[in-house]
Amino acid sequence: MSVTIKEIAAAAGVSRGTVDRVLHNRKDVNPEVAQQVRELSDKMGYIPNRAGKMLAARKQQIRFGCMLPDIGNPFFDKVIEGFKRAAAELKDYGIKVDIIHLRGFNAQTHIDAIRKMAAAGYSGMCLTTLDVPEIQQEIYTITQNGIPVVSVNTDIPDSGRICYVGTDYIKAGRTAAGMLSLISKNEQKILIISGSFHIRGHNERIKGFRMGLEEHNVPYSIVNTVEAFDDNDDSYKLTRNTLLEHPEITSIFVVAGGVPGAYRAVKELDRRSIYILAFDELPEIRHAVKEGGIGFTICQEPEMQGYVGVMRLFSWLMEEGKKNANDYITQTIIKIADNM
Amino acid sequence: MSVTIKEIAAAAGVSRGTVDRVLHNRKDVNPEVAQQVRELSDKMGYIPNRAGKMLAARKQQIRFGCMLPDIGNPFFDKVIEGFKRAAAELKDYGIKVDIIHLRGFNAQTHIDAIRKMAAAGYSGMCLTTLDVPEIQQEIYTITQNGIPVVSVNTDIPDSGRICYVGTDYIKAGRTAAGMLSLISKNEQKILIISGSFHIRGHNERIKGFRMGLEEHNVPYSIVNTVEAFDDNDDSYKLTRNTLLEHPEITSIFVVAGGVPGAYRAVKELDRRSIYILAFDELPEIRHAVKEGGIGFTICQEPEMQGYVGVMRLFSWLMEEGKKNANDYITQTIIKIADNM
DNA sequence: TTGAAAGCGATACCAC
DNA sequence: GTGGTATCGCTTTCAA
Repeated sequence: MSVTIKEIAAAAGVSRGTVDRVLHNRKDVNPEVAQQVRELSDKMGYIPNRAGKMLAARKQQIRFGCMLPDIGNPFFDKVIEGFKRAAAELKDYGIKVDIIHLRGFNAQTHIDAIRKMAAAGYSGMCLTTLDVPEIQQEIYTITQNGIPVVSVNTDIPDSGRICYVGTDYIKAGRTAAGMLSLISKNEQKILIISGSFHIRGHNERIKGFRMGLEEHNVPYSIVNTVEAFDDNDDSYKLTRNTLLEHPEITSIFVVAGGVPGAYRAVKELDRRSIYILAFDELPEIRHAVKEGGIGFTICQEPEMQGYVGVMRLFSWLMEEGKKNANDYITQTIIKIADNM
Repeated sequence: MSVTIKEIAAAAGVSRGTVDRVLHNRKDVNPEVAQQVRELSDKMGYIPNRAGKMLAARKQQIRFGCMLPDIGNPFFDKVIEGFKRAAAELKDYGIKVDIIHLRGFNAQTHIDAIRKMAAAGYSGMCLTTLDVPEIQQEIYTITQNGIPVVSVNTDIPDSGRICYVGTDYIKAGRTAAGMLSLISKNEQKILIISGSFHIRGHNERIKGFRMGLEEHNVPYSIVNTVEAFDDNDDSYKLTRNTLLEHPEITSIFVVAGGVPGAYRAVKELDRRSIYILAFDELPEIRHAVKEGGIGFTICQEPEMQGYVGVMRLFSWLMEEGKKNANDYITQTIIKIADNM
């Protein structure tokens, strides 16, 4: 049985209300009393009881806002499922979770949406957005007002966010290289299809991939590195043209979206011995892995990202004394047809 | 805001105590009143509030017992970590979790331990034990008394357990085959080293492996299938002898313990082109994967098994109205050096 | 600046 | 059989 506020109050010879005030750093407390209560609570090892807190919390209306650029991007469906799972669990405690949907990665669109959220008075936010100075600044303003922000799927380090919940992009790239090195011992001539050269995660996957190839002593050369903006038509054309121009290509590293386009080009040109290295588990990728055209895909637990993101906000509010939250790096998961 | 007992009581024109009695199917309630309350609670969509329940639960002393044959078997260390993580979370609600440690898989030892636990009056149990009739019967007696039992890591289907939390052994075996088929297109001559022919999970891994090989059209033959009882000396000797006798062997499928022994034999005989197919992430396996002697290992989220096992008991008690719990099948995770 | 008391939702227990 | 009430731990409000 843990120690309660009541016991601390008794030990300090004050009322429970006073202890509560001290523990929440509210004003209007005698500094000496505050000091003593703090010492006692430390000494007695006080840990607030969740059940009690949560029941009492029902009186306020707590709302979390989760913003992400999911429109037109099926990857985020799973993240949203995670948000919703957390929302269902937190409903009991009177907490509401709103999801704000954006399309694409235009900085101004994101800034506008974040400002709107700030005005809406959320008690905490999960944000999947761009890591650029203007947005860092925007988030910083929010966090300085004491509103916890969790960066989900893409980190925004210099923004005051309480933690990052998402994948390790470098590890993901490295794992793709590790798998390639297991599958083939030959020299690799590689086409890299990135989503955007301005998205950090994409660059990190490429970096990790190259690191991995070197660590595994895979002889390789990069034939070309192109941007397809997660678009299948673009990636189809780019793949087709590059393959025609470079018959020596042995593998295609598709950093983000555009796998189906690349896959189509490979099939059409009947270059089936080419390894397509893919990420995530979108329906088309799933299908290609199942039918054997793609050997494996590297996944990142998107559902968990949504779930944990919201839960980190909740824990932050529940344990306000601590004011620290650890990053949560999801597992880098290799999926082949058999374990999907 | 969900509907509460108070609201149902008001709607039915009875007291909260009566509603509570109905919802818990306690005796001494007028059947007509009970009927009406039940209808109302359905109609109004009553879902008990966790925070309230948990706070009230502190009055009783709830204890869970978790039994597993971990002594001398490092695999279970992670499962225990999961039990402990759940225990830490549940401590707030006044719930205690005991761990009962056994050595090995002797049926009588397990029966004795289970009987002792039944006598100890636990409110719920997690059991990792043998799936044999005597034990099924033993568990059945407990579950018939209304005590929820979760089978962890190994299922005991005909025992009245509320659910199974653990891996899909067939899928694990199949995934090993899938990986092998990715890595090599050659015909495979395979030595299978099982832990015990009497442990269902081991047999299922072998079954899944063979299914996978066939599905992937891998030409193969099983050179020999032996029992090593998870012992490294045994597996070393068996591997060494078999390899000397059968120089054609291309891969060794180690179903459970004994990987380090087999690995040592392979290294000593300098047969490094042999693929060793391993499961789980014990320190020695980790090490072998890191140094490249073993390409990958198929894992099963043991920590999650312990955690979810206990949490299923908790949910069962918290939502006694429902009385149903889903199995939780952990992911089949492929680990290579890069994503460990 | 502090204390006392009410209330969050569910439950246990004592009266009637 | 049923209602009323105290209680779990914490927060908030109203007095003092």
